[in-house]
Amino acid sequence: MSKVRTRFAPSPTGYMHIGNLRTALYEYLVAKKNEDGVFILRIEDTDQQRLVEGSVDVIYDTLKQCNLLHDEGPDVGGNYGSYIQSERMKSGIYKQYAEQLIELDGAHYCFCSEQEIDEQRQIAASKAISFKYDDPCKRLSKEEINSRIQSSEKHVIRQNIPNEGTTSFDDEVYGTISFENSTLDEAILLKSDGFPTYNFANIIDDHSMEITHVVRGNEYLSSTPKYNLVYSSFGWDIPTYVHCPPVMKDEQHKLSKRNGDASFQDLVAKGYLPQAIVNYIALLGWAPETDQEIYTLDELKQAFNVKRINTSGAIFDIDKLTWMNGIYLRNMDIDTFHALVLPYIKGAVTSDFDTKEIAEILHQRTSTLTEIHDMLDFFDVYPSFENDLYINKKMKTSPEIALPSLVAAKQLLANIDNYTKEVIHEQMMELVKTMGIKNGQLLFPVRIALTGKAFTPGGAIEIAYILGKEEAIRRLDIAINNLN
RNA sequence: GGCUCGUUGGUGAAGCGGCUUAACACAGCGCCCUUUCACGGCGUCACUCACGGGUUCGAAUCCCGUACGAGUCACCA
Repeated sequence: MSKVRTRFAPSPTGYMHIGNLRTALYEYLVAKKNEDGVFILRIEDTDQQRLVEGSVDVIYDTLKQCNLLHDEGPDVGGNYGSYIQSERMKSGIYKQYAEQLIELDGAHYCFCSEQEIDEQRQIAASKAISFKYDDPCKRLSKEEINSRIQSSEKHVIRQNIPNEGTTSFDDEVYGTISFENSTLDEAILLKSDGFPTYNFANIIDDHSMEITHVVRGNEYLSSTPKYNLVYSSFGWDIPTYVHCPPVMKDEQHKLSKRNGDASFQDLVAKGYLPQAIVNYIALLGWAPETDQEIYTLDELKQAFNVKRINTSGAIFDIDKLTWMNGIYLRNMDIDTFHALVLPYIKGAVTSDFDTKEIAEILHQRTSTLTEIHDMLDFFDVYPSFENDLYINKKMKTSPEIALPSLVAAKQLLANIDNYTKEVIHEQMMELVKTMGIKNGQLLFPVRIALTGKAFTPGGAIEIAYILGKEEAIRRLDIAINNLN
């Protein structure tokens, strides 16, 4: 068996669509499931109008961040270059192939004007009858064709499709699919400007790059038979097709840039880790054989199997991604986590607190990096708050119960010389005993008094420690005053 | 409109004719743990697989039809 070669062929639009990224992931996995599989990056930039400055870098960056490293591509080279479609176009290979296809009876010259066909199409549409263009140019004599080309009359090259018979193919995901040839349009292969249409360029490029597996969205299902007719006219091997269901925003709509849906970059900016995103989208439309949900890229290579890709669209669920991101964060060792969140801590806290300690309390409670800011804002600014924050039914606390607790806690902290978490903890517990109250009746009010917030990333003891003796006492003082 | 594809809970999904009184996970809800929230633990959440027929001793699983949804029918990619 020949080497598996797959290709990711995005258009540089400056936006890495989640569905596209998933396609890239699947292409990568299909290739890398085998020791010697090759994953290729090809830039499809033939639409110069849509070209966006710096957007090729977005593609490189995304693949790099996700660790979907390509073996061949514009930036890493390879023996099948160029890997940029606009470059390939300059060589004129598409025109050569299109002309060759005419020789092989797989295509013909067409001199019909666009407007002419359009009008016919309109008429058909108004009568609500299906339209299929019956191209008179197919019946032109060789001499006439030659003379019209000679006189440089505008023309395109259009593919030939038999009137009868069916074209069917096997898709790895959808199974066998058949089309009546009579329902297929004779698509333009080479435009009047001499450039190939997207579909034709694709066929030629995939063949010249010896692509063995084509992974793409299922919107290509309908044009696949036309692709195959071209392949057979050339006598080329048809690649293995893996058509994927769409990634949806909701039941009716695909995730799309137009709808302002999140791109890979948006998600990263929102505090999601690339590895978590990759892990999550792997499971969007594909299911492993086991219950395992958390996968490293290497584990995915092992577990992945195109046969288990689903046939129906999958709705993108940010809640599940958030959960998964939290798992990744919690599974990090504390040093890695600290390094990762340091910029976020610094962004929220400018005072001189121990970031390592802060990271410690964040570690088990963070699910996205961007929520860190709001979790920590009380460190810099001690907010004013209503006294009924002290009311908590479960803890059996109220402003009345809080007051003596805070007074005692302040005294306690003031008397500690060796100000460590352990000592604070020990003494607090003792205080609870001597006061004859519940843990929560002391610690809950203290935490509120220290932070002014109902929810905080840590408990009273940790926060009292991080704030430092002086600041903790200052805050307790203010809180006590407000209760009087 | 023609053609193609799809339809299991709020979401991702398992299921491949009997082991399913439909896994697992997210979200939700409830409880427990706990100095809050979270983490963690436990429980609950589809008498039913879009609907209607058929095949079969037996169907979410096979067949047909209907409905709904999506894709595609460009000298766009």
